[in-house]
Amino acid sequence: MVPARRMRRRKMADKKEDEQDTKELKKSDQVIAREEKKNKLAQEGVDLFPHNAEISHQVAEIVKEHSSDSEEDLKKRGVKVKVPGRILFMRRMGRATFFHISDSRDKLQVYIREDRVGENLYHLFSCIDIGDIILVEGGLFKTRTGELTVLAESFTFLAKCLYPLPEKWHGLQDVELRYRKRYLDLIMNPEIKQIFRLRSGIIAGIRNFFDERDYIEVETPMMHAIPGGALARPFKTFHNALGIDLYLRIAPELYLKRLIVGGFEKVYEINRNFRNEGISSEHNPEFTMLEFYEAYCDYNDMMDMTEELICGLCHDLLGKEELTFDGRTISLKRPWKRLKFKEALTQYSGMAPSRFDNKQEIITFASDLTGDKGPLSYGNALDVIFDKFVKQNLDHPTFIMNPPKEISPLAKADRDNPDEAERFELIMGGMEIANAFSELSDPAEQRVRFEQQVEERKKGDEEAHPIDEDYVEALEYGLPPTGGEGIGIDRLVMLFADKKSIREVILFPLLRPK
RNA sequence: GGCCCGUUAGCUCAACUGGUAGAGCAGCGGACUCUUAAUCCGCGGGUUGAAGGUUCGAGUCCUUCACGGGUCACCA
Repeated sequence: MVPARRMRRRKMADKKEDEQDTKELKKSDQVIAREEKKNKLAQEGVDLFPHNAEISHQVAEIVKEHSSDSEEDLKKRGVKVKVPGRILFMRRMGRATFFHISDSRDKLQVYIREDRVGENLYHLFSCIDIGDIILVEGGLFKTRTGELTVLAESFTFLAKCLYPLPEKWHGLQDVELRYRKRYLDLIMNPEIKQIFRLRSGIIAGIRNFFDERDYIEVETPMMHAIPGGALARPFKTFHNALGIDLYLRIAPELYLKRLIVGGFEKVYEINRNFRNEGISSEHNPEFTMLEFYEAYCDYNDMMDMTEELICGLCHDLLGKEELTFDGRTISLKRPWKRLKFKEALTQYSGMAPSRFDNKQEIITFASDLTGDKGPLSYGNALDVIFDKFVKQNLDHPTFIMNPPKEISPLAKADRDNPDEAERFELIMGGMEIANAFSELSDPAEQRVRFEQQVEERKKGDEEAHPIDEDYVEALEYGLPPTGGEGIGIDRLVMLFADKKSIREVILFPLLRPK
């Protein structure tokens, strides 16, 4: 029995669907024309959606292997190909047609003429639309203008495209449509594929870097009973069978350190974090993070490794030692600048060092900057001033070292300055790229830090870290000295790909459903 | 969340101070067997994001809403 309430809800849902259906029934002349062709082909017994395709080459392979061959070479060798691709451009000239097919890397011209393929097949070809995916069989030659071309002997359909593609010259420009229908963006704007190839290359390069250093890659839970490891608001969900609230993880940190306790000396994880916060050109609610932890290290070692990792990636993927970002040049020449948090503050805010000793004045100053957002702690106030005055000025990679201990509840206190944390943030292109520390390993100290966070939470800081007793217990078994770091992969890709918006480096960024 | 901008044909874009919504590509029909943003001739295609309002008359002005972009804030 379906409860009455649910019935009502279903009826409403049905109604909504009906409305959508009628909307979709309004087909453009373009769609009607394509469907008519599809039906005609089906009537003639053509399989428009076959189960497989017997191919000999990819488009890019042919272009790579034969672009520089001369017409005589091609004729002599008589290279035959069976190549699949999507049709993007077409020039019909009566009994002959030129068109281009493309794969993910390149495009290739095809020449089909009635006297080669026969009247029947050429007639079938008249039912082809731009956007269809076909398999072309034929031999290679060069046109009068020297373009490598397949002279078609035959072709078969691999998929019919039932909608018109965006405009061939301008591509798909509408930013919203590009994200919502990313497949169209990828079909029409080949340069977009380069961004995601680069992204894939960065991630592969990172894996290679850590694998070479005897790290193991691990996967830790993404559903947490206590969302920890960062200061951020989580997404909440519910597990039916267990009857408990769960949170999508805001960071893998606490689990990775449990693994160090367990005896893995070097671990890394590349995966998604979820933070229930605003969306901006630098923030997507789900984002990809690399976190790595190495026993018998501290944050100084992490800085060295970070330089090595990012410089290596840049060298391997871009073949240079600098990045171009938003019209600026970011030099990656080592060693990178290392600046104390407080030095950065005085240097960029223009405020005398002594003013930072007056905690109340700093808090008032920062509160004015944020507007009326409730009371700030001294540490948070310094952080506000840092974000406002310092961060945007740091283009070249800079390690901002030793922020206040009170905003770093998982980091060891600095060995010489008990109010500071042995922690750094790496800033590049005005963005925070990495965050690392000498991991706090003293369980008693960790409990005190958690308790301080609970106090902050009571005062209204929703991002303060909740206490995680199970994690403290893990520390009580002994965490060796450990350096740990998180690197925001999306932002790193932004820098490498010279994209100012994080949505340009995420295939399917979060958008409000239409 | 504040402010600014945008939303017009399948796509890319026009439409002056309010006065019959246009072009290119794409589509359809025709010509065309080395074209490449092919060319030439002809044709069709619109709830101007939605709902109200002002006006004789609204794509254009006003209000509200939806979605997106930018920016600031929140936020790592």
